[in-house]
Amino acid sequence: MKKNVLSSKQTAILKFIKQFIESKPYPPSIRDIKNGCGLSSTSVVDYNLKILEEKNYLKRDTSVSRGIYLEAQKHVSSLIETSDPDTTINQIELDDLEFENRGDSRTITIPFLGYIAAGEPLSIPPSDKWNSNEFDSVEIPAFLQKGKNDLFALKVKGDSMIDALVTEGDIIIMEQTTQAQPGDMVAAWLNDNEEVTLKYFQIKNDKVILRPANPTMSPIEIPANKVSIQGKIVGLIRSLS
Amino acid sequence: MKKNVLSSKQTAILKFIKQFIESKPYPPSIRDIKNGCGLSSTSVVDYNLKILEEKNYLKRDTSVSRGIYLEAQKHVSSLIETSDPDTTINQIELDDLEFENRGDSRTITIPFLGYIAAGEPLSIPPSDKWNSNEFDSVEIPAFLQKGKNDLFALKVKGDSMIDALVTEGDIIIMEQTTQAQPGDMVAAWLNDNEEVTLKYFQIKNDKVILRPANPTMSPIEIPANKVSIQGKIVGLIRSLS
DNA sequence: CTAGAATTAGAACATTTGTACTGAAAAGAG
DNA sequence: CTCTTTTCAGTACAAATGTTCTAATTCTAG
Repeated sequence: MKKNVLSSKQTAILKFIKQFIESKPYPPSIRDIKNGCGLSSTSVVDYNLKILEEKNYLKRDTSVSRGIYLEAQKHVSSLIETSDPDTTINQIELDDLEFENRGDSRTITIPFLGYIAAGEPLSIPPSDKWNSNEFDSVEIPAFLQKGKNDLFALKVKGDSMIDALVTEGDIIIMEQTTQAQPGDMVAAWLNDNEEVTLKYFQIKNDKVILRPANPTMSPIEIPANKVSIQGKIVGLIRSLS
Repeated sequence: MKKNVLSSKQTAILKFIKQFIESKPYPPSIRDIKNGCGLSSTSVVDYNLKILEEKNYLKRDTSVSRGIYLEAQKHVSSLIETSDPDTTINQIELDDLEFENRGDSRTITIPFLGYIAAGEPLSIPPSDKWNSNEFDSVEIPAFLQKGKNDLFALKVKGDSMIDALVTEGDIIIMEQTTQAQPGDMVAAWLNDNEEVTLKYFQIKNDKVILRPANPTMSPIEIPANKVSIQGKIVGLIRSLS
């Protein structure tokens, strides 16, 4: 039986990683963590990193040096069940920050945070940094907002999401959230396939059903702990020509 | 004497680094850059990185793998924009520069003229009446316009255009025209089937080829006199949730 | 206490990654 | 053209970094 609580060493590692990433433009190496946390061996770091990865506190790109990063999302299963307070250490604090409505109420400006592609995990910076001018921004019609907060935009790379009626170059508008209601279209990370997919979200018993927008294609059914919700899709803008 | 302009290779490297950092949670390695920019040797990357560092386009932490980061994002993009226009940058699209319109981003208002459905012909009022109060209007991001005139919006009814990656409720932005260039996505009226369809337009001999946006579906080939072009699709807005 | 599990320590090893060196090719300058 | 400077290609090597292994140690349920 696996413990559901993190050891003090593991929380220390998580905190160190978070702090490191915030203060430097690259992630820490194993030995950075070893020294930063006063650990005795790289193998201890590796050992604990594997546990943290298993519990979805962070992800690692294998065969990429410094390929370590924090998941900005919570586990679906921990949301459906009662969420464990110990599992909130690396959660990103979400200020309820509103975007400025410059005069015209029919338009809002949201940050453009990067790209979404099949094989690559989404790495969404903490929302309290969205207003810094590191990021580009996109103007979108206000009717897409519908009272949502923490909206951001991503550009789609590749045709892997074509069964969601989404194609190369589309700009998708997402709401950052780890919770989804049945019927929402979500961006979901599939642990096994290691990919992001856009599907309609439903729950059946303790399983998650992901249904493509294209009704001619079949839904997939996955155990809740194999999926993590990255956000809700609230809209899409496509520029042809 | 050192040139004050960046070579095409150097702008490509800069652009790649920017894109890489935006899409991944760690900076690129020398070899990532080499492959991403189609360069032949790590030494070429190193050579150019040194120049870029010298000119203050980026910084490097020595003795740290992937210890590379851009000095100032704004600086970079503005210089890429003004660098040699005849230098083509391979492998990397510069089109995400279109998002760097912060400060002076705009929207435009276009008339909402009604619905588009498979079985019904489009009845578009003459454009000099669009500004009258009979019509609703929609605010759209200015970057969808791209110099087009006579834009209007229609709402999609039914799922008949799903092979164009368009579904019920989508708002499509069209330019009124009866002419189309090969490669345009058009709204075409098919005389025989008596329906409107959205397809990519091409010409082969005296026949018209209409190609679905979904690459897994087959194009159709029709004599030119059986088709009439109703307009070009310049964009699409989808509101989920 | 005791057996099994979890954790740690240390080291060796494998891979990734940065850097240096050579000579060749290309580009300019006169 | 010749000479110089810049840029490139290929390779080799060294440093940084990730991974694995074994045995010791600590922890924990019973």
